Amino acid sequence: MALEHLFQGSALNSVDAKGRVSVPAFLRSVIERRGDARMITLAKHEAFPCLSAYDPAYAALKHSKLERLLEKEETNPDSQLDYEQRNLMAFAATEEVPYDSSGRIVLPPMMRRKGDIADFALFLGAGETFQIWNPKLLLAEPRIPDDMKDIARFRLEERGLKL
Amino acid sequence: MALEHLFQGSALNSVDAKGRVSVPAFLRSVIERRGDARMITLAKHEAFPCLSAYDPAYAALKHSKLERLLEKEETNPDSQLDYEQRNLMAFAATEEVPYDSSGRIVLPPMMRRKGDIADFALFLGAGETFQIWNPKLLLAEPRIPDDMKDIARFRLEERGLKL
DNA sequence: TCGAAACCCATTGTATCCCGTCAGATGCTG
DNA sequence: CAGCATCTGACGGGATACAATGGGTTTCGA
Repeated sequence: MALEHLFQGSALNSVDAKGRVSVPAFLRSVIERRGDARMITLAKHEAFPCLSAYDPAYAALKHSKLERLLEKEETNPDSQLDYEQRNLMAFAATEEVPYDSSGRIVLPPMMRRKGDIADFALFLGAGETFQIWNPKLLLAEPRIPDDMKDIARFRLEERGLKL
Repeated sequence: MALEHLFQGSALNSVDAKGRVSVPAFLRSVIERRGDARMITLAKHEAFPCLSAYDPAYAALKHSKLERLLEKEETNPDSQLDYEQRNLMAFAATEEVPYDSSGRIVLPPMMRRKGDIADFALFLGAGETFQIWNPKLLLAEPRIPDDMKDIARFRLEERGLKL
């Protein structure tokens, strides 16, 4: 099973005083092609100091994967605990936010903290999902390839920042 | 079989002197999308020291799951007893409470005791169901992932508690 | 008649909606 | 090809609705 439309591209948008950010139009168009909910689920990325974001269609896919995993190993008592933990992380540790007619979400304070997002948010398409970074953290992250950092630097210069 | 709308997100609400708690609006909206009853069923969680909560639609689903489990293992003599026990736990050991127009339930004293809920209730979305915790117990629970505890701590700080 | 529980109302802070502005891109026209 | 009009995306600010919570009052059963 795979999703037909994939997230790609990058953009740097500002976070205003109310914590609002415009989700780039090219990402929104993917969400709306996958389903018709104007919703985004936010979670802390598992590996990087950023946020992972996806649409309801991908969330449902992820959930059904978890369910099937459980049914397969139902007899194992350890797997029951494992399931409970994954389930909590997948649902309690995520937040679903709608975006308005102008395409903006408000970053929930908890997510803003988890992703360490300050006054600029760097959006990066990542196929099935996309990521939201504090650009400074991306530039400081050793596991991110230089080519990727160049893109971030370009987006910053475009805005007249960090020359 | 799966439910379309899933519970997700987290919130910390206060329990007042009368034992009333507001069920977070984002959880209520899921309940009301699944069916139109403004009701919540409460039960002791099977694995954790907290309460498990769900809507009437899920209760029906759970019942049919039990039925199917019984049919599958009908030949096993122990399974009949097993079924009776599970069935009792699923129905006798639960309480159904309505929430009022402002979205509040009164925690039944027995459930309040079972879940050890004091003056704050931490709501955690868990997909098909959600959980209600005494935040202190969650922080003390070794089987809960640290990332989850961070969220609990954030919710507490948000309220100016436990710094 | 008393106590508890359901119901009703009132307050506060916050988040949601709606408006207007501004800039870049596109495209049409002379 | 220059100049102008239009459109869409990003952003700021203010008005409004609603969620969360406290307190009071009526109702009903014990």
